[in-house]
Amino acid sequence: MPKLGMEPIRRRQLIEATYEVLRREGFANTTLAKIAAEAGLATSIITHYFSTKSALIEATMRDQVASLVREASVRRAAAASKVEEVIAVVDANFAPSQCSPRAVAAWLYFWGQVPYNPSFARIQKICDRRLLIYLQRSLRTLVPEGEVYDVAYTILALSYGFWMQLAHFPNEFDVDRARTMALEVIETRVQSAWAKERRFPPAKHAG
Amino acid sequence: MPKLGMEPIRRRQLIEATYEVLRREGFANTTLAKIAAEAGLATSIITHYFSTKSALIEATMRDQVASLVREASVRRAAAASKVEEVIAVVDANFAPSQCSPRAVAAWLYFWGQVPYNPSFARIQKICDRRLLIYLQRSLRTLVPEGEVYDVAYTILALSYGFWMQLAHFPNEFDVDRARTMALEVIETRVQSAWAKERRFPPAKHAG
Amino acid sequence: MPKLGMEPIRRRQLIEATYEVLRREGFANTTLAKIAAEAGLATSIITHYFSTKSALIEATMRDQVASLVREASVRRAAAASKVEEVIAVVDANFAPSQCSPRAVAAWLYFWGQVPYNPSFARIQKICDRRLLIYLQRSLRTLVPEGEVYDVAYTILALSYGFWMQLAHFPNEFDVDRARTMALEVIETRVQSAWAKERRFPPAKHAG
Amino acid sequence: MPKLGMEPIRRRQLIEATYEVLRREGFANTTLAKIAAEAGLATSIITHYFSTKSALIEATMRDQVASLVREASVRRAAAASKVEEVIAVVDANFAPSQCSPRAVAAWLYFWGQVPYNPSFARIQKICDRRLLIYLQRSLRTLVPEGEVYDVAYTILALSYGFWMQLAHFPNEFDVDRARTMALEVIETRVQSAWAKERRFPPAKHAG
DNA sequence: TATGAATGAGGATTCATTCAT
DNA sequence: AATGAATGAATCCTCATTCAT
Repeated sequence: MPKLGMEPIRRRQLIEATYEVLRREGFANTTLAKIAAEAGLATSIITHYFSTKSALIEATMRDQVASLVREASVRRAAAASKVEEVIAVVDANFAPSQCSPRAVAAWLYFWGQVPYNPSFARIQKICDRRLLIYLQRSLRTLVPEGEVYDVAYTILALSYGFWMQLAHFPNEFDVDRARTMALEVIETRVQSAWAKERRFPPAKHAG
Repeated sequence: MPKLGMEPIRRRQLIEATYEVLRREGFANTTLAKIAAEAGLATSIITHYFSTKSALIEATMRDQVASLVREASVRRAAAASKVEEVIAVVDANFAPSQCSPRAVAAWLYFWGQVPYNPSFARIQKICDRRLLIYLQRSLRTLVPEGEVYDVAYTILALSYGFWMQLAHFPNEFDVDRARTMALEVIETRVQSAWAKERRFPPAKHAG
Repeated sequence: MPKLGMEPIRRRQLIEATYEVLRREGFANTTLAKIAAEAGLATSIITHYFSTKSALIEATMRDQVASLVREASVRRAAAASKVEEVIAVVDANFAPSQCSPRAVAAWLYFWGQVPYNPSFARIQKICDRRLLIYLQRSLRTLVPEGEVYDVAYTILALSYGFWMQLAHFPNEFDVDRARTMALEVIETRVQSAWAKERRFPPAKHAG
Repeated sequence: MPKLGMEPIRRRQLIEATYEVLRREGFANTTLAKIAAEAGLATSIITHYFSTKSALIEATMRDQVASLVREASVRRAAAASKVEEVIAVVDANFAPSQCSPRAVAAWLYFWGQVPYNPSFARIQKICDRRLLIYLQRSLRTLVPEGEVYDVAYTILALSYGFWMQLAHFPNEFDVDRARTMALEVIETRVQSAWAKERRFPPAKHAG
C-alpha cells in the first residue's frame, strides 16, 4: 500500500511556499519553479495537487483572507466591552498574521487583482461583509441605529487605509499610534452620536 | 527629413495607451505589443521613446500620482474655508481623474508594487507627504497643534480606505455617502479636539 | 493473498480502454492517465502489465489487425462459392469489428505509424500477405494463373481504398454500395480474364 | 526602412521544414524546435508567422492536398483521350510530389487526423470531390450515365488503396505495375459497361 | 496485486528587446 | 522618425515512468 494522506500536507506546504516567494520576488516574478524550489519539491507536484498556477495562488489568497476573518472573530470573542469589540476588529488588521511581510505581499497582490478576478472579488466581498457585520453588531448599542452602518463602514475603511500605510512603509509605520488614532475616531464618533441624539431625539425609534 | 517634436506627442500617446491596456487586460496581461497596438504604433517605438517596458510603466505611474496631487492642490485653492480645504483633499481622491477605470487600474498596480520598487516607494512617499502637508496646513487652526498630524494622517488613511472600496466594488460604492462619512469624521474630530482642549488646556504649547 | 489470474483480465481491460480513448481523444491526446481512468484503474497498473505505453498501444494494434484476419478467415470459411470467398474478404473490411468508431481510430493510427515503426510494418505486412493468400486461393480457378496475383492485389487495394472513405466520412459512406462496386470489379475482371484467355490462350500454363 | 516582404518567404521555408521533420521524426516527434532548427531559424519565428503549431501543420497539409489536385489537373489537361484523362488522375496519385517520403509522411498524418479535425475533413472532402468531378467528366462518354459516378468512385478508391500500399512498403511497391492494374480495371469496366448496355438498353436515358 | 506519491524531461507559447534599414 | 524582422530566455504545463508500500 502506498504512502497515504500526503495531499493536505503538500497543499499547506505549497501555500506556505507561495506566500514566501510572493514576498521575496513580487508577484511578477513568482513562478511555479521558484515556489516548488522553496518547498523543496518538484515543479510538477504543483500541477499534481493544484492543477494550475492560478488555483494555487487562489488557494493562498483564500487562506490569507480567511485568516483575517478568523483573527477578527477570535479577538472579538475575547473583548470585554462593546468598544473593545470594535477595536478588536481594527486590531485584527494589524495582527502579525496580517502584517508580516508575507501577509502584506499576499494582500497587495490580492487587492490588485480584485477587479480582474471575479473569484477574488467574491472573496473580498465576503470578507468585507463579515467584518462589517461584526462591527455593526458591536455598534448597535453604541450609536443610534441610523448611524450604525455608516460608522461601521467608516471604521472598516479607516482600518484598510491604515493597513495600506503599513504595507507601503513598514519601517516607518507605528501600529500603536494608528491604533490610538482609530480609537480616537471611534470614541469621538460614539460620543458625538449620542450628543446629537440627545439634542435631536428621533420622533420615534423607527429602524 | 525627420518630423520634429514628435517626442512629447508620442510619449503622451504611449502613456495613454498604457493606462488603457492596464485597465482592459490587468497588469499581468499588459504587454508592449498590446500597448503599441492600442496606440496604433509599432512595438519598437516604445523602446525608441522609453528604452524599456518598466520605464514606460513608471512614467505612467508618475503621471497618475501627479494628477492626484494636482487635483488636491487645485481643489484646495478653490476652497472657501479651512474645513472645505480639508474636504478638498478628500474629494481629490474621488475626482474622476482618480476614479475612472483606467485610474483605478493604475493605482492598484502601483500600490501593489510599492514594496518591490524603490522608485515607486519614493513616489508614493512624496505623494503622501504632499497631501499630509496640505491637510496639516488647513488643520492647524482647527485642532490643537498636538493633534494636527494625527488628524491629518487619519483623514488621509480614511480617504485611501474609501478609495479602495470604490476600486474593488465600483458599482456599489456611493461616493457621496463616503464623502459624508468622511466629513462626519472631520467635524467630530474638530469639535472633540476643541472640547478636550477646553477641558485639559496644555501647560505650554510644546511642538 | 494476491488475486490470481488477473493478468489476462487486466490486459484485455486496458486494451479496450485504449481503443476507447484513442477513438474519443485522437492519438495525439491519448495519455496513460486517460486510459487508466477509462478502465477505472490507477495509471501505474499500465506499467505493471505492459511496461511501457508503446507496448500497450502495440498490443492494441495487434489485437485490431488480428481481428481483421480472423474476420476474413471466418467469413471465407462460410462462403458457398469461389466468388463468394473473394467477396468475403472484401466484406471482412466492412465488418462491424473493422468499422466501429474505435476500430477506425485504431486503424488510422496504425496505418499512420507503419513507416515509422518496424514492428507495425511487420504486422501490416503479415496482414496483407494473409489476405492476399486468401484471395489468391479463391481466384486460382476464376482467373488465369498469370493474373491471380494482380487481381488479388487489386481487390485488396480496392477494399482498403473504400475502407478509407468510410473512415473519413462515416456518415456519408454507403457500405452496401461500396460492396456492389467491388463486386462489379471482381465480376468484370473475372469475365474479362476468361474472355481474354479464350482469345489468347497461353501456349503453356507456365506458373 | 526595415527589410520587407519576408513573410511569404518564411512561410514557405517553414512549410518545407515541416514536411522534412514530419518525414524524419514522425508526427509524434515533430516539435517546433526541430522544425525551426531544420529551417535554420529561431523557434519563435514560427509563432511570429503562424501563431500556433497547428496552424503551421494545417498550412502544410493544405499545401500537400493542393499539390495533388494541381497534379491531377495539369496531367489531365495534357491527356490525349478520355481514357488517358482518367489514367491521368490515377497517375497524379503516384507523381513524385505525392510519393516522396515527405509527401507520404504528410498524407499519412493528414488522413489519420481527418476524423478529429473538422478543418482537415473539409479539405479532404474538397479534394475527393474535385478528383471525382475530373473522373466523372472524363467517364461520361465512356460508360453509361447511370454508372459514371460508381466507376469514378471505384477508381478513386482504387488509387487511394494503391497509394496506401506504396506508403506502407515503398521499397516493394511497383508503381508501374499498380498503374497497369488500375488501367486493367478501367478498361474492363468500360468494356463491360458497354457490353451490358448493349444487352440491356435502358428504356429511356433517364438520369 | 495494486496504487498513491513523486519526478524530470520536454514542449508550445509568450514577450521584451535588439537590429538593420 | 519609424518599423518589420528576428531572437532567446523564460514560463506553465503535460506526461510517461519510477518507487515505496
